[in-house]
Amino acid sequence: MSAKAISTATADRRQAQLEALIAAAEKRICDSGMHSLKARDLAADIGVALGGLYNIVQDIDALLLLVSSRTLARLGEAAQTATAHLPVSTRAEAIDRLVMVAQTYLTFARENLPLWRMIFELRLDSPLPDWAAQDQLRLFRHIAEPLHAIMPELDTVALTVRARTLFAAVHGIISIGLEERLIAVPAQKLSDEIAWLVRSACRAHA
Amino acid sequence: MSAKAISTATADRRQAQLEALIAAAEKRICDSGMHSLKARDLAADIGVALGGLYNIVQDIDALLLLVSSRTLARLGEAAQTATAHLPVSTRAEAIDRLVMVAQTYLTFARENLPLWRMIFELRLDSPLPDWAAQDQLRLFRHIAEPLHAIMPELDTVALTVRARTLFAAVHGIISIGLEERLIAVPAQKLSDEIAWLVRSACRAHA
DNA sequence: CGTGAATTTGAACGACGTTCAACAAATAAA
DNA sequence: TTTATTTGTTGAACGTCGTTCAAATTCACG
Repeated sequence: MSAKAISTATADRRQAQLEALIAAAEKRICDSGMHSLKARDLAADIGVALGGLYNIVQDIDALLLLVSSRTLARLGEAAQTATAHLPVSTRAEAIDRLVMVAQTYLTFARENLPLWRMIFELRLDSPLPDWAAQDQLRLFRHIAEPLHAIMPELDTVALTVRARTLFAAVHGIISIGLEERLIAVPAQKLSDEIAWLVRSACRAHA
Repeated sequence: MSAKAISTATADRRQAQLEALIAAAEKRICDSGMHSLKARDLAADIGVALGGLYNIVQDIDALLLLVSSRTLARLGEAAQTATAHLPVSTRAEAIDRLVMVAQTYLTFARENLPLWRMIFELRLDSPLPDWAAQDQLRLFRHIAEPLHAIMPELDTVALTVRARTLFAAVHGIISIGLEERLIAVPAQKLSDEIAWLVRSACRAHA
């Protein structure tokens, strides 16, 4: 009754518009970075009047959040295909897998630099929606699982914290390593340093 | 000749205006974050017309860079007073000192959260001026010095890279730990995790 | 004082995200 | 088919922003 009935045809068109909008935003972000994304450009890209954007998304922040979410999903897939087949039965194997997860993260960041940066540069006025927070938390499994094999004495909460710590440490190395503000670190060096850190953290007991 | 002669009185007043401007910017950033800094507010704060700001600084980015630089200087002082008196003669002492540097960094970030964030959120159109890059590189000594005692087999360049890695790892943990986007990590837990990581990295040989 | 240079002013500009009254298209009713 | 109603789209207009610059003001000095 009070809820407006929407024809499926309309809903489908809206979905198509939304996907075109996300695609246009991703393209523009890849080309010139998140900060030069303009509402007027996007409207032109998808052939809609300026005001029409706000029939598709609530505002530009909501669009950026969708792009972020999509990037996180792709990152998750990359981690999955790169490491899911690796064994974790022995401690050494688990460590190798963790190193692989980190390397995959580095590669992904390198190959999707502007989109990857966006995830962390995004500053929302309103708090993260639950579905977006879940998107992020799901990814930690790729770390927590091997880590459990490496540090079996940690309880669930300590393991979660430790997984976050390890992720954050690797993320920091990559984040600062890929900035061009100071001297650029050679690709191989960066990869080596990440492997060193992960192995150090794992070797040095819990 | 071509250089315009500036009376010392004028130069002094300019300097005073600049310091007032930086102070006003710092206050506003502390209160409401870097992104809500407005030229009109700052002009009002220091009792100058809107256009007058551009007699004091080139543009808002230049002001933010000055604030950043000042924050880095305060961070350097904090590291200095917290760790300079600590011994580094034995390996264990050097490690303790490195842990203390990291804890100092955490404390500083906590107590200066908006200013500290600014340093890394700042995205300049033009490349970093040399003096600003030097500001940052100077701080790495606080890490490289103890690290040299811990990993004496590393040559100068490897030591520089390793110091960067260690800084970036700790920075990542703090950066993500202090974000409120996901669940906030308790203060003590964060401190413990940082100490764990630094000790792990140091213990696990070079 | 008077006069030329240095300094400050604030209205104006262009770009931005967002809104909303007017318009058009689609659908339902007659 | 014609008319009425609901639904979807439009783009001019608004408020805010950083920045500019011609004009007004203040200052230095004979």
